[in-house]
Amino acid sequence: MPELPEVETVRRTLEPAVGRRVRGVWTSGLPLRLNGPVDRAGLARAATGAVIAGVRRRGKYLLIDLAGRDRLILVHLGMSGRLRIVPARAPRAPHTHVVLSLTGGRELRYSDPRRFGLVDLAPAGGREREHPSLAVLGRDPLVERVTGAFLHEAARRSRQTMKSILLDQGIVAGVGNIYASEALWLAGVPPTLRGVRLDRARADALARAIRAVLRRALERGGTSLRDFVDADGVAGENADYLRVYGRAGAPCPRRACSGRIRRTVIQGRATFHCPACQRR
DNA sequence: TAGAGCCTGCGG
DNA sequence: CCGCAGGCTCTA
Repeated sequence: MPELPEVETVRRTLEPAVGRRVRGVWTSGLPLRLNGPVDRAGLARAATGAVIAGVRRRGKYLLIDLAGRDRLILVHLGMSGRLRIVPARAPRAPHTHVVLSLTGGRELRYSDPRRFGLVDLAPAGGREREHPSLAVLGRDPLVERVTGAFLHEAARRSRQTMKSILLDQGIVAGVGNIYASEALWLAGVPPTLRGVRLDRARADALARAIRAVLRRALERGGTSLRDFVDADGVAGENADYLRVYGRAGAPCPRRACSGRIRRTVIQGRATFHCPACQRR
């Protein structure tokens, strides 16, 4: 479900949890795809009694810092994960797998029907990249500079298509299936173009497109195609502004382009582009 | 470097 | 009933 703009939207709406103390921890015991059953004892040891010092994001991962503790809580929402801050007495949603009860009568709850996500512990104190999931991440476009030169260099070393390169979290961290198609369309780059064939001018355009697409989506609170909501349960508005994703058969929204959006499959993922204006 | 696999839910 | 879903990992 969530890509960088959605995860960042969740991060921002988690801010009210900062400064609250963790009073207790509950877990469902069911395995999550990315790290198996949540380490309940470890989580309790790391978090119980600690004040939440901040919530950070790195690619599609959220990092919950705990004041004075040597571990932080790492969360990935997978396809269907949600983090919500709710009153402790609110009924628990189905598929809730982790609950942190907080001071002030609130709970921070992680629910995830498909269980493709992750809730884990990582070293704190600036050593979070020792966690294997964070160790392999590339540049986060909102944190570091994703420039044309950087993309050009990364693409040149790859034998993959540009669509796959954008989905590679080890290169650009945070772009997922929606924004990969959107950025390629905005830059006029065909999704099937091989990385080695991406010239520097198009790399510049693509770098700009990635930043623009992510920033605009974030301004609109993310894309809610079906069920994405932030930590307050509010859906994002960006679905209305998608230019190609999910719009197969529609006229290309580019000015003076008479093409129609096509749906193809690249590496098993739906891909949308305009054959008329995304050309080699 | 494709493809399968992991899960549940939804819409046609 | 079938296909599809915003992610990621492991396998041949």
